[in-house]
Amino acid sequence: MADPVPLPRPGAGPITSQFNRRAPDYLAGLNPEQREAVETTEGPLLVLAGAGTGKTRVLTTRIAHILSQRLAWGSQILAVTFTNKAANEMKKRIHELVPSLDGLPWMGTFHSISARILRHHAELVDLKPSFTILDTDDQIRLIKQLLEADNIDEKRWPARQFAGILDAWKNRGWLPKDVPSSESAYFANGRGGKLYADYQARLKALNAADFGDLLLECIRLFRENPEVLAEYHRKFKYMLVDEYQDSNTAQYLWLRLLAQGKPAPEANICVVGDDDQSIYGWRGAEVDNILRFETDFPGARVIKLERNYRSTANILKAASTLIAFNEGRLGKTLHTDTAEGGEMVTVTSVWDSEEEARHVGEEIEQYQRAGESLNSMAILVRASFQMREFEERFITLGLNYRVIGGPRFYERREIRDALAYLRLVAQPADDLAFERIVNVPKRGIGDSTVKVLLETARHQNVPLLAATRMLVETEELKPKQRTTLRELVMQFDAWAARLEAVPHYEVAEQILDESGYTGMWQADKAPDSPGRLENLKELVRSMEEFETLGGFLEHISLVMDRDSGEAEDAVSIMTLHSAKGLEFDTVFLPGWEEGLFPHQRSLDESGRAGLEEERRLAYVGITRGRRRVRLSMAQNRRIHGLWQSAIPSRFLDELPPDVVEVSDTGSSYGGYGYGGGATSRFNKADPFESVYETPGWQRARANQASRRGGGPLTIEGELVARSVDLGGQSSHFALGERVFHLKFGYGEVIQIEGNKLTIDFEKAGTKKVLESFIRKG
DNA sequence: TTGTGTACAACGTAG
DNA sequence: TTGTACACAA
Repeated sequence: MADPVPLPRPGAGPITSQFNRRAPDYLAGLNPEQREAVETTEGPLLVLAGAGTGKTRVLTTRIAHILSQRLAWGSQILAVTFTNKAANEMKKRIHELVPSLDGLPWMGTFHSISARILRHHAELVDLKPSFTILDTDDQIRLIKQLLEADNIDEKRWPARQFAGILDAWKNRGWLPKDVPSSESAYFANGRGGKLYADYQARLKALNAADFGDLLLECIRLFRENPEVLAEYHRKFKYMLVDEYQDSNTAQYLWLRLLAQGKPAPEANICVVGDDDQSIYGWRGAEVDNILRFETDFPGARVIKLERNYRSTANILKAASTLIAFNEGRLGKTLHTDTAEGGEMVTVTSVWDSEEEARHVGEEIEQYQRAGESLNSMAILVRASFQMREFEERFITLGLNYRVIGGPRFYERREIRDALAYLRLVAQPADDLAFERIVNVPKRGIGDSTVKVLLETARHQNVPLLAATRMLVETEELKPKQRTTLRELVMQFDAWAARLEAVPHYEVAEQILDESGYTGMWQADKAPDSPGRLENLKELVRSMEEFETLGGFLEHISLVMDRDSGEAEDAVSIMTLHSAKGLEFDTVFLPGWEEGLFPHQRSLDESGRAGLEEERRLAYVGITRGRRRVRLSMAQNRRIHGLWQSAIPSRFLDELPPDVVEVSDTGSSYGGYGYGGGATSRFNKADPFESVYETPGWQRARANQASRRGGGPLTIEGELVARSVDLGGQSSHFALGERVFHLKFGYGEVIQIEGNKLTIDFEKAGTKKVLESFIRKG
């Protein structure tokens, strides 16, 4: 244990110098439980920490403590999180606490740390250190190719579905050989297992790994190479895991392997978690992992943090009352010392999502005028499609905003194209990248030419770029294509060579210019092409922050934030999932409607468990707010271009009335607002009965009805329309009839298709709407 | 080989 | 409403 110890440099900063005092100041602000969690450095430790109880603070202070007590170098500490957001937050806070670090702790997501480990030992898992990390998009394209090769009908067995199955298998830590035949039977009549094996073989050939592989291959590496594992056992003296309740089986195995350096009762592993914030069941998280911790590590200390320092009493009460509706909790109660309740939690009923965005925008401006910073406000949505409305509104208002997660920068077409060029230069075996760009910009290389390339590649067992190199020396291609491809290959050689001498970001710019890619967008007269060019510039600019092209590519595939202008004052827009671990003075939670939140698919797929997970998500959302929580629900929402009337979320009814203030924006019509019913404050319908109006139930009813031979249907939903489309004969309305619609007003029926009516509205113009929204005029 | 028109599914969440 | 896959014409 007599390791060399980082000595603080004299005068390196106020905090560092405090390390030398007997009762270090960094412990001063902690309550007894927090302090215990920080100071219990030896042996396994489980910290059950409710929302806002200073969990991140404990973790970061603990790291500072380990350093100041000279128990380890920075680089001997491993700190794992689940999201990039959380990892960044932790890095930032460590940096504030310990400005001068000797050796950075290994801080990051499971995936980024795994990637780092794998690059060191790539050969041992049949990869080269330059391997590409495939994202979901690449993954699906690869699966499509495999399905085609196996003559599996993609209509019947969608690639997307198999990607999901693969993911689930990998989350459970299964290699192809581990997949039981009962599971394999799930896809393509039992060919799932074989597909998995083929898929993995393709990945190796491409020198690529998908997200799941990062963990799985790491586990395989450790298992098959005890000496490598031992190396990491020696290296990592202290391990810390954030949000442990979100770990899935693969991550659990990964951690356990790394913790095996010492007998379990002595392992210096500290996990922090909160069963009430477990929101990743859908990607295989096992809450059991946290419950099992004391069994896995006998003699583990357990510390509960229950004192909340974040939110007002009212917010806390709203959150606690809501989460109490869940069964199967470990049971924690949050306390606050604040006597004052603070502002009420508000629920606003609005007409539709557009008005919702307008309303939120107005409030934000109002707070801004009162001197509050935009950085202190956030909009947390259930699903990323909700973001667009807010973005559009904020653009017209000129309100600064930043989107975290959601449709990501790197998912844009121009970025993916540019990255494909860069990937291919860095990694010539990247066939997916090759296929993406051979004909972008248009070079006259169509499907038939690509087919020849693919066949050659397969026969010669070489990557596409290499196959092309061979083919251009033969007569097999038409002269025109041959010349084009020869030039392209030469260009790639030149770029790769240039990388040795010229900084990579300069080469990148040259690649985009010389390939004609930039020119393609300059010539494009579409209104969004200037924006695309701007994005490309941004991409090249961001490369400057990295040492090498490889480093940049890894960052882009793992860390998907567009972290532009962190310093600027801006409202954050993000999903509830990515908001976990963050906090804001003011939090807006839009879209509290049945079907959206709780999300219908969650209920359909996982029933009660799904509902409880949604409720935990609601709990996470509310507890993000320090001073103000503003909920809203839209009475109408457009789904797939059709208007659907919405029912208030049952979660609204589960909030304690005494801390909640209800209002609307005055644009509702009678009968559709809140407050009209016996069982609900928000809707005339019983919240539990309301599930019978959800799409899933409608589908079930429609199927029943169509089996019985149809009949007049009055229920709404487009799926109903599809299954009982009687060619327009079943409508209750006639062409030319005068009708009324709640949103659009009066109009005349000009076309009937099943239960969809096209109506020429007097005020709103021509719209296609569902019959069920129409009254006789 | 490229461009256009039609049909049809998709809007669930992380890395 | 938007994006994508496929069929067919130029």
